[in-house]
Amino acid sequence: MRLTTKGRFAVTAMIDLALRSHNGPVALAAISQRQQISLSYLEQLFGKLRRHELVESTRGPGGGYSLGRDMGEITVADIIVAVDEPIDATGCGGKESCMGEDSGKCMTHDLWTSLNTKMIEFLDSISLKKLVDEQLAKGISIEGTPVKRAISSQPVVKPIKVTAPNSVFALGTSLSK
Amino acid sequence: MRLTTKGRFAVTAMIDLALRSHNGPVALAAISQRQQISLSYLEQLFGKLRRHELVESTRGPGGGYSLGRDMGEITVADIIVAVDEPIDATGCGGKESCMGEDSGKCMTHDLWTSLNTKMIEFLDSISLKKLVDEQLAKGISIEGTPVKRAISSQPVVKPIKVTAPNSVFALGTSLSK
DNA sequence: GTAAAGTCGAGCAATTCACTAGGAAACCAA
DNA sequence: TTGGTTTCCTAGTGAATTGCTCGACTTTAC
Repeated sequence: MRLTTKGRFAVTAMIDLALRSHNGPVALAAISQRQQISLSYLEQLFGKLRRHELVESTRGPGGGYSLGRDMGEITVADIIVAVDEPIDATGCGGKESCMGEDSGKCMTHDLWTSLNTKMIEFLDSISLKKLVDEQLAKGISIEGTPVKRAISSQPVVKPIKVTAPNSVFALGTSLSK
Repeated sequence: MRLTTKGRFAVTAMIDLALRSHNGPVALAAISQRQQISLSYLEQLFGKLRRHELVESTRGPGGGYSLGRDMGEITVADIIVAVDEPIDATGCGGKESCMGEDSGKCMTHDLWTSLNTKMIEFLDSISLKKLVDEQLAKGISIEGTPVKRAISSQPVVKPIKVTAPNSVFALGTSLSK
């Protein structure tokens, strides 16, 4: 369980998706514009989210992504685990080089699995619905039907390029204490 | 607030330090051997820990590091924040490009500061003493006075080189779910 | 057919990770 | 004084990760 900007981007995008998934799929290009995340990066993240069945895709015009299940059933832990690709749960895997030495034992093994478990339990206790409700409570109005049936003559505003190293958000360097 | 292997190494080392800080400073070389973390890397981490006043250093023979304050007053959050160097708490800093646009507002700002706060509150609720007590409860015996007055004829066992990419611990790829 | 969307893969600059290397500086003991 | 032990500091390195660009492809609505 790592906690990096990657997971935060994913959670951010999922909230954006959940906020406007009430009528039809949401295109990544729209999320890209609103959240200032590059389209291709979103594609990669949503590829993983889709393979973990957190979202479903609809191709073709008017398509996009919709939630794979009820937003109350999707947790922050689900999203972070999905994009972080733990690759393999082994690591020290209970044997060799862990608890290999006599008296020392693998102190950190137990320690981190327990702390890890606590972290996951915590993030697993926060559902997407909870986060969305928080946003709505803060007065974020999703002005009128966002996905219009007619994809009218919007001039396709290109995502604003940001020169800052880490996107516009306080991710990666967020909150000192 | 990031959560990577770096912070885990630091917490691991701090626990090791706390476990044997009852009589005199603990040398990094000893921690390096016990926890299989490279000495120079430990030096860098403890440089940051010292600058954050979580540890105090004693130079010269018989020297080493000791806790900067009572282990009940040091939390996991303290340690992780110390080594992760948030550089600057600004980020989107409340202005420009955040909540710059009209209706959109910086959704993620509020979101991540609140989730961040929760994370920190959680990690701040776990003291070093708590982790140490957990280890002691698990029957880890710190066999006899580790820092002998006479630095006798111990053959200076070099830290075992590990070929695995990420040290022996399940860090970085730990626990899938 | 055309255009809107997702899908896939290669690649790339920048950063971070964990570490190596080499030296200072402080401190203690002989 | 002369070492030896330790912390301190800087620089660099290979590997991985981040966040992104670009290009080609498939699916689907109109």
